[in-house]
Amino acid sequence: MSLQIFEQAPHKSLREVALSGIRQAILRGDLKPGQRLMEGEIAEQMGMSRAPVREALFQLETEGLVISEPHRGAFVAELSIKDVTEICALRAAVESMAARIVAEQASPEVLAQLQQAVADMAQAANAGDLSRLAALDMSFHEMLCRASGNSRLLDTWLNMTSLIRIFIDLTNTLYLPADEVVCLHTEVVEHIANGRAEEAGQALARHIFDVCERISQERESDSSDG
Amino acid sequence: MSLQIFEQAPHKSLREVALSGIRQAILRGDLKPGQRLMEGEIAEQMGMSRAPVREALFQLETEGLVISEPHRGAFVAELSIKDVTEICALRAAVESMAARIVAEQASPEVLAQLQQAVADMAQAANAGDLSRLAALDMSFHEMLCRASGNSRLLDTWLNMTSLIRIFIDLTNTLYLPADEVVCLHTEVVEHIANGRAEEAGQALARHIFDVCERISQERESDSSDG
DNA sequence: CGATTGTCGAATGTCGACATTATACCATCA
DNA sequence: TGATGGTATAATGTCGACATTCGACAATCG
Repeated sequence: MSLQIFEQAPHKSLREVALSGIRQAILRGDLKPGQRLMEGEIAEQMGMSRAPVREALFQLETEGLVISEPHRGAFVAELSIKDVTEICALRAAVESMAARIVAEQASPEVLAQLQQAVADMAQAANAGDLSRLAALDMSFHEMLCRASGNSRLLDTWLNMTSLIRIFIDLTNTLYLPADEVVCLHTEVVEHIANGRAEEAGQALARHIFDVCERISQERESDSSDG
Repeated sequence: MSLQIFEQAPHKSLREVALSGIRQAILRGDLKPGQRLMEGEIAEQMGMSRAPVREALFQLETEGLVISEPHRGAFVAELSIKDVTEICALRAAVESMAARIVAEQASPEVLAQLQQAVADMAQAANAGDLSRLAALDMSFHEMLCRASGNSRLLDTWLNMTSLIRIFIDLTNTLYLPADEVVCLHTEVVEHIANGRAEEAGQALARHIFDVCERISQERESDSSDG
């Protein structure tokens, strides 16, 4: 078995280029929810034909980032409060399962990683660096899903997260009671470390539903303002 | 508000035709795991050009039914035991959440539906009609996910289910202890009826993990035979 | 003046053709 | 004879063009 010596240039196909390009533009907020995505325009801006762009758009539609109507075109998905709530419920289900799995088969290295992540979060919370706290929070949850060893679970989580990432990035105020956030994660890690699978899953689910609640309230106050 | 008088012909696009056609062919077992899917061939058989077929194949790849390699083409996904286990864990997570939601907000109509479904299962079990029992089992779980009112949860469930439907359809022997299967579902419904959300979710998860175990064993004995 | 209808432009849906690349086969050579 | 390299073929990747359909605007009629 030979190690990979010469890293082969991936030679990304134009479809992949369009796919990641459009996806990043949506997640970065460069393309805003509800905005129309015209194949010809995107193709011209990316210096390619319409075919790869079409294929990428359909793939993004399956991922849920794009909504397309027949003969009308594609639009960046607009998530209603109901959508966010639904996705959060799914996220809670998936992450709870991840927590249960990790609690039942936690290796010392993984545990150390999780504890380190929480320690980093505490530091960011003390420093008042809310955007860093948000990033570390995301990283903690992703770490948990990755530690489950279930690659499909991780993929599902990543997909769902990208759907609501727009809201979370835009609402750093979600993390106002920073100490409380740290405390919740500490609790989850302790449950995992002690093999209390059920408690770990439930604590995590409560945390996610709490975040969901805040997002919903944020959205409602936004819509009443605008 | 006018009622719909002239039922509009849906005018399915060729991409949708190819999508559902290929998907059904895979689920029906007409296209077997590992089999190569050549765009030109499919396009010719369906009487269309390659473009809609390509778009459908990419969408099916996102759904997980198809694997495609660059410049090599598309193949019907081959699920390993690990894949089935991972998907079952996800299914358990999603259905547990559905059970919790339904237990917390169960309407009498939904409860009656679920109880009726279990009664039908008991009847099929007594009659020894295993394929009908399998179908009713699927229908029960889908009903539960639908009753959660979370459309994205339902979509996720349907997608994951289609991935492992091949195995379940081909292995009616999964339902050998028919009485036990009926008993498990009865237990779940009782938990839901009494608002015991946690217990309902856990019972359901145990059931799914049990089915997963049987599928894995079936697969292992198959591969050792072949 | 308002509503309906006809028309036009633009974007999507579909197609056939060309370019690129992987695979299988065959010729060549040690 | 076995390994190596080239070539042919067939599939995918990409493109430009045409067909179809939706939306907007203008013209017509009450």
